Amino acid sequence: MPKKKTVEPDITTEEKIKEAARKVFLQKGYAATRTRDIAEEAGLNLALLNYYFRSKEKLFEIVMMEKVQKLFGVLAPILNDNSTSLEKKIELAATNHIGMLMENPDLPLFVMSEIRNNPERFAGKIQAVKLIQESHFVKQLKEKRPDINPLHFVISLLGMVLFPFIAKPVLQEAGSLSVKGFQSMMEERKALVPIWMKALLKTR
Amino acid sequence: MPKKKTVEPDITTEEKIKEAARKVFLQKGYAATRTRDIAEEAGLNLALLNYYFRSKEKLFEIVMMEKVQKLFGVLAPILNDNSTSLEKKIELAATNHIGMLMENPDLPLFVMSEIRNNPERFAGKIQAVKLIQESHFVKQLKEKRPDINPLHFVISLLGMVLFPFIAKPVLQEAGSLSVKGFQSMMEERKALVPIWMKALLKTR
DNA sequence: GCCACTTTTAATCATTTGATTAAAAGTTTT
DNA sequence: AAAACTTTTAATCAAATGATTAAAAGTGGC
Repeated sequence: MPKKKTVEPDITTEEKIKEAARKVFLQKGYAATRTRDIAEEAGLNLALLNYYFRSKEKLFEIVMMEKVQKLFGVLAPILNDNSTSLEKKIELAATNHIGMLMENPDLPLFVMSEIRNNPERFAGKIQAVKLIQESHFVKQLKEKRPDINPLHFVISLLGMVLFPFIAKPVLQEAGSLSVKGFQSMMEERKALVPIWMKALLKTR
Repeated sequence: MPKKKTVEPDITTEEKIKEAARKVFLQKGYAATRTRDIAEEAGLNLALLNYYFRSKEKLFEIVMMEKVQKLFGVLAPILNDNSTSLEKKIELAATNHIGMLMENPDLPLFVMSEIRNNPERFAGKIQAVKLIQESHFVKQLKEKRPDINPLHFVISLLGMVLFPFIAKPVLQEAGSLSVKGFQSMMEERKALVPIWMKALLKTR
């Protein structure tokens, strides 16, 4: 039953603005986004944006934190599961991460760029990476291969998974990859990355 | 001997502007850069920028093309050398590319972001990627491992090399990596990437 | 030293942009 | 239905920004 209003709208004005902001910020980045773009996308008056969120920057921070969480959030539970093997973690991480990214292909480049463009704002606010470094996954890795710097391995795994999505615009603009072609490659990659990452574990 | 002037300045006004533009665009990206930032960085009048380059956009395109060339230019001669083995190419590509990137760590994220933000402008203008796909390296790879999609392998190699530099701001802002720490890791990685990429070639 | 040409400067424009304001419309409480 | 509060709108502001202009300063040829 409705809480306050006679007729509670299925989507509030506040949520409409956020949704538009998610879309426009992700597409154009903070600097190139005009508050008017967001208002127009939401089909609302520009002043409403400031009424609900005070400023472009405040709205951006909300969206940005969501995106960071989305980008790394999938990994934490997988890499911290005490009941799975190292190999299984690699499989799950690759498959699930790639799956999520296929639905949000712009996510990695967006997050990396915006942190790059305004590092101070996010200093210390990103626990995701530290969470990975202290994960059960890293413990298992240290045990199996004490000679390998875990950060090198994690960066390589993340690179295998994230980099194709970061390079996507370049590959496509170079004309060497169609939208369909990219999709099917990423589907293949779900199986390929685990095979290749496990091969790294066997190097002597 | 000088061509025109009595005293040819060791650095021309035009080059001063370009140099400032390289620095500011690379640091802040196109959208966040003000033409005044560039003029100030160059220690020159704002109008001079338009006198020499007509517009912010024209100046940017010049800088951007330089950066794309710098980012991929190292690879072309290495991957197209008919006299080296597949393994040697991997070694040289990794070592030289990482070496260059250690001196230009912002390059990958800058290029990827700007192409992302304005794909139309660069459509077809990037032959670098196509050059890699038709390289001697890819031919050798097809011969050795006809079962591997070369693009998967190239993306993985590029990811191993470029991704650490793309993730650098995140890693550093997460507080998990100092400037010194990053430097020494990248030095290690020059040797590590070849070992690991060769391991991929041996997967069955 | 004068003339044509290039380079540089200071001042100014027209637009764009993030934000505010004051009033109108809508809703809830009494 | 009157009062109190919230939400929405249209109009407007001040600052920032890319670009232009007209005049000044500098340079080389004669």
